[in-house]
Amino acid sequence: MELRSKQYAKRSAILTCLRNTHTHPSAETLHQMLQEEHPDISLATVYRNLALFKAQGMIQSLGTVGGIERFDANTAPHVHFICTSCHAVIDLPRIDVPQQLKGMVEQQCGGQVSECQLSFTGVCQNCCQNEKTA
Amino acid sequence: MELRSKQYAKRSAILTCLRNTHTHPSAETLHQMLQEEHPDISLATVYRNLALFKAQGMIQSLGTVGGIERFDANTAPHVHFICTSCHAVIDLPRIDVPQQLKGMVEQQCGGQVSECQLSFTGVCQNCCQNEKTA
DNA sequence: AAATAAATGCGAATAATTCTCATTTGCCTA
DNA sequence: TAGGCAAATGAGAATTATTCGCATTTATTT
Repeated sequence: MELRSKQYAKRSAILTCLRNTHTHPSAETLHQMLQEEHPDISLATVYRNLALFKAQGMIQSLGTVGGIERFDANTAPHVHFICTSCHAVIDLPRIDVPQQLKGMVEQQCGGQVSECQLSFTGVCQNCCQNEKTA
Repeated sequence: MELRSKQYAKRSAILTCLRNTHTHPSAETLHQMLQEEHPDISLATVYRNLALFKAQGMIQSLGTVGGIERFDANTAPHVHFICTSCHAVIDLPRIDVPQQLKGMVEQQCGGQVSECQLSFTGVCQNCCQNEKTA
């Protein structure tokens, strides 16, 4: 996939936008983020291209948070913190994902392991403070 | 919540059914599993009670697999393997969840951590074999 | 410039989940 | 034991994130 071609102008704008954020947006949020510079990109195109990127391993899905799928352009293994209150997703780059367990898992379940996700859920700093104030 | 009361006959049937399986069913699957012995429990009631159990910490949600939420009556920390092909969810009881990282995460993100999920995705043994045959 | 193929926009379709509200059920008290 | 009360349920409508169909646009190639 040659994203530099003019044919893929919108496609590459979507990927670039996802790469330039650390908020792990949903398709709809990403669409809103693109509005200013690319108001002519439709929501369906965002969905379609995210599905494409995911299928090609260019991005990863974090699964759903509050019923909405979230995406991450960083495909390197890393840990996430998910706030159950405001649904923010935060990277925890200093904590390692236990990759070495992969082999052990394959032995135990007899299948082929491709990915490993480690995530913590709780209430983020902002929401903790807001709770106190309220 | 006193589930032994006659008032909670259906509620407790739902919880018992979830406790008696290791398949991490969805609401709909659970509803189907209940059909034989409790054909008078509606799907809405299954959804309602699962939400209730979850809010009370009696069960946990594994998030969505293939766009459908899956539930687990085992609230003790344990690891899951998720098959991307058949959407089976398998327990990996012999692998530890890195609980001790909780404190480190709270330090790093400044919030309050309540849960920690570790899951592996890939293709399970059955689906691996079927791929070869096909 | 025409032909071809891919990408997109729009709006309809899909489907998991939630909601509404009338009804039922069990519990408690007079 | 009857009646009132609160909780739980059933049925189907409503909601909403996501996908799909198809006509149109766009880019590339010959």
